[in-house]
Amino acid sequence: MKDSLTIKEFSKLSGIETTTLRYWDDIGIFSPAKRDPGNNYRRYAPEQLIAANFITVMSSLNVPLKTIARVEDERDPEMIMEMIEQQEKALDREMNRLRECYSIIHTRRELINYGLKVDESKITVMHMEEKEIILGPPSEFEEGKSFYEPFLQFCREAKSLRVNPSLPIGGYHGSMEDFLRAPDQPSRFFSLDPTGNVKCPAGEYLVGYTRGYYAVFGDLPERMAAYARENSLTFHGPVYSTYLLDEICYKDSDQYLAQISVAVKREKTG
Amino acid sequence: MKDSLTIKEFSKLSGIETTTLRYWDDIGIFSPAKRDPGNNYRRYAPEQLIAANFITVMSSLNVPLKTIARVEDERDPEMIMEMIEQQEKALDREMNRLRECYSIIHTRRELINYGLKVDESKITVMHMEEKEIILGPPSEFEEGKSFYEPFLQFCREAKSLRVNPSLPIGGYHGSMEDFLRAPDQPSRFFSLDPTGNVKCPAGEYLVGYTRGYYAVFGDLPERMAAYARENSLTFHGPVYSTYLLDEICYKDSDQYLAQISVAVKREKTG
DNA sequence: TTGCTCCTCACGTCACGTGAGGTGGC
DNA sequence: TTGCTCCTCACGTCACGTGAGGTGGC
Repeated sequence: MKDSLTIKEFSKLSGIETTTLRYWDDIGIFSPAKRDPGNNYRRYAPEQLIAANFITVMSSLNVPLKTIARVEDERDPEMIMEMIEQQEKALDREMNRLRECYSIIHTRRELINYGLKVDESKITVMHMEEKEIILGPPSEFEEGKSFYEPFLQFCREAKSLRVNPSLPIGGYHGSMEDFLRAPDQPSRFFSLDPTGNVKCPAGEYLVGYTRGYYAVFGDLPERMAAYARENSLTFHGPVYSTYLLDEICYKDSDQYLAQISVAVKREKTG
Repeated sequence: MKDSLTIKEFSKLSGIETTTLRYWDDIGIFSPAKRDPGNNYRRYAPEQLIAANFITVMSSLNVPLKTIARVEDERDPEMIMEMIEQQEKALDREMNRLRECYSIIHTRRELINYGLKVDESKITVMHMEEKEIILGPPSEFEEGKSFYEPFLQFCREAKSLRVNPSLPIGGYHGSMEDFLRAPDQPSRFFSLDPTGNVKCPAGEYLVGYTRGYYAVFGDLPERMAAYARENSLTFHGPVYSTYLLDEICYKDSDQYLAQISVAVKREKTG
C-alpha cells in the first residue's frame, strides 16, 4: 500500500491539519483518492499533494471553499485561468492594503516612540525635517461653537481628500497670533499622511508639549509666546498641533500628549 | 446634540458596519461615548473615529479582538508600542507570504496560458529562454516499483530544499537515452520554482506534447526520437517533463497535458 | 489486553450577518 | 397612523478545533 497515504501521512507531507482534511472531505471539496475497504480509512494518493496545496493557496487568498468546490466539479483550463486572473487582481489589492497598513503602523510607531522619550516639560528650539501632510480646507467656526463641527466636516471630506482615516489628525492655525487668540479653534485640520500634498518645510521650530484633551492646551500658548520674547524669536508660518500620545495609548484623556510646533527666526541683534 | 453621532452616522463616517459596532460594544472592545438617556440609543463622539479606525487596522492584521479588548482596559504607551512592533513583524511575514502566493499564481498562470494556446499535435524545435528550477536529489528506483516512492521522497525532502509545495513538480531524465529506456522513471524530480538553484540553459530544444496521466507519455518518446533522426538532430543534456495542464485544470486524468523538452543540436552536414 | 490510528457525530469558536419583534419621536 | 431609526435577542455562517465514544489490526 505504499502508493497511498493515511490521513496523518498526507497531513505531514502537505502541512494541512487532519481536521482540515476531514472538513474538506465533508463538504466535498477535496476527498481522498479512495477509502480502505476494510476499515473505511481515508487513503490519499501522493499526486493529490499538488491539488491540496493549490486549494491551500486559493483559500489563503480568501477564495471561499464553496467557490473552490464548484471548480472541483466542473473545472476546465479556461475556468481555472479566469479564477487565477481574478486572484492575481485580488492579490494586487491586498498588497496595496498591506502597504497602507504599514504606513499607518509606521507613522503611529514613530509618534509614540517620540512621545515616550521626549522631555515634555521643556520648550525648545529645534530643527525639524521636512514632512508631508494632507491639509484640509479652511474650517468655518461659528460663534460659540466647539471644534467638533469643523472636525466632523474634515472627516466627511476625508474620502475626497484621499485621507486614510486611521492616520492621526492634527490642527493647523494660520499664525501664532491666531493660535494665541483661539487655541481650540484651528483654522484647518490635517492628516499626518506621508503621501500628502502639502510640505511642512524643514527648519528651526519652537516646540512645546502639553498633556490634556484634544484642543485643550492650558497655558502652553502663553508659555511659548513668553519663551519667544525672552529669547528674541519671531514667529513665522502656521502653528501645527499634533498628538503624539492620544486615545490609542491612554484611556484617560487628561494624559494625551500634544506637540505644538511653529517656525521661528532669531531676531537680528545690532 | 451636534457633538455626538448616532450609530448610523458613525458607521458612515468610519466605514464600519453598524452590526460590527454593536458587536464591538457587546464584547466590550469599543463602546459609544455615552447612551441617550431617553431611548438608550448609542451616541458616538467624533474623536472616537481615530480609535475605531485603529481597531479596524489592528483587526485587519489579524489581531484577535480579545487582545485588543485587553488593551482597551490596561493600555499605556509602552504596551501599545510593543503591540505595534509585533504587528510590524507580522506585516513583514504577511508581505512575504503574499509574494510567495504571487509567485505560485503567476507560475501557474503562465503554464496554463501556454497549455491553452499550444499546438500539441506537433513536435517542434524551438528556442527556450533560460529558466530556474529547484532540482531534487537522484531518485532510487527499485526493480518493478512505481514512480511513487521516489516522488514521495522528493516531497518529503521538499522542506529542506526550500521547495514551495504549491508549485508544479516536473520529472528529470539525465539524457534522452535514459528517457527512452524508462520514460516513467525520472532520475530526479524538480520544482518549477523561479527562485531555484539550478538553471536550465537557454537554447534550441526539441519539444513535444502528450495527454495522459503522470509519467504516461505513450508513443511520444519514440516520435521525438524519430523526428530527431529525420531532421538530423542530436540530443544533449537532460530531458524535462512538465505538466502544463494537470489535476488543477482537469478532473479526468487522461486529459493532463505534458510537455517534454530536451536540448538539441543540428548535425553538421558535410 | 494494550496502544495506536483511524472513524463519526456533536458541539464550540470567532467575527460578524440576518431577521424577528419591539420602542420612541416626528 | 405612518415611516424612520434605533433597540435587544436569537439564530445562522464560515472554516475549522475539540473532545466523546467507538472500531480494527499489531
